[in-house]
Amino acid sequence: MKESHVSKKRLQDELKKKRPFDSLEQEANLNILRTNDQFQNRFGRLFREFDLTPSQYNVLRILRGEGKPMPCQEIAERMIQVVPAMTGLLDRLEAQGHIRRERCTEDRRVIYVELTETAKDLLKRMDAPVSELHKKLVGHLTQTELTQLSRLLEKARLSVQEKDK
Amino acid sequence: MKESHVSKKRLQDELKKKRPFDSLEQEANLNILRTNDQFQNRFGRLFREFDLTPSQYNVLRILRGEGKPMPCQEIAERMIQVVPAMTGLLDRLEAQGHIRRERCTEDRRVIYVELTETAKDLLKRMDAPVSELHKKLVGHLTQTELTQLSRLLEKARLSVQEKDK
DNA sequence: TGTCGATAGTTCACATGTAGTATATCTCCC
DNA sequence: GGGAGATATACTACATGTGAACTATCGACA
Repeated sequence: MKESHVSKKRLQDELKKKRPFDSLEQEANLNILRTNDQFQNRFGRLFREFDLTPSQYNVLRILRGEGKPMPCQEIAERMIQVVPAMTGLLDRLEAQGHIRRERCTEDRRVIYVELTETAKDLLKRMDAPVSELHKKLVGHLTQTELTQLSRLLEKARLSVQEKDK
Repeated sequence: MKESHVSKKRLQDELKKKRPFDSLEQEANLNILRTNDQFQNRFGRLFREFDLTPSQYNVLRILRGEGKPMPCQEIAERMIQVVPAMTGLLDRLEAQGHIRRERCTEDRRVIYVELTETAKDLLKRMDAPVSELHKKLVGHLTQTELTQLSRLLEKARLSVQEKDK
């Protein structure tokens, strides 16, 4: 980007409203946090209309993406979350009839989780509203900006890549 | 299950995984979510070393930034969170001796929250490690990239700006 | 002055995320 | 084949978010 000092100026103007940040790094991190909070807030409300929590939707979405039964651990890894939390989460999804659990025959420690037809239908009904909300939240950014944003976030995540989870 | 259909679907999903998802908008949103999850995970561990949860640290940080007592509601607003959650949060901070609550004399509905000296000392001790982690997480991005990232996230948040909270 | 709507906090019920620990199984090595 | 350590889940305790409903107080208006 050639006009780096231009955006820097605009940035400082915005910052004046409160106290300046300690560093650009802190500012970026807080921006990520705040943006995420606001966006997840919105998605949470949408999911609730379908009687799902954000985590529950996330599990169903992952299972559909995989297209076949998955062990708990693998789901937990994709959610960047601790395994113990999966138990209660899956308990409720099972009680709601959205998933089935089946113990693996080769390795009896493993339990496979599978989507039910009910869940697939529900996901299909949610696709349009979810996609709409995605566009509503960041649709005012240009294609170039969206690509830049994703690229910057991907680069940011490199710092935690080879660490222990 | 019809194996041929299933594997074809999986293939398409795998292709999508490496490239844009359903849309650039969705990709950007998921990048925000994933980056935030990983980063907050790290900060959470750091805070825990000082016997604070992320939310607790956030409250203390906001109070220090303001520099004077604040009503619960205002703290909650800055945290983009629902007021009811503040009660228990403040209860624990008070029990730990980090804050004091005082009822406002003019408007007896309002309760002001104030930092104790203990909390100020704690925050001071945490400043260096926190700043270090900020740099560790996004320090590999250039100054220009950090500025770009913040600017893009600020622009992204415009979509929820004039909405109801 | 007295009631009504608005506002600040609280309380409650429930789902979640985290750490720590327990249990069942598997794998490997003797 | 039997036991040690590794692995996959489950269970428990606690802090947190969320919505709904409640209490105390304030402000305005009849």
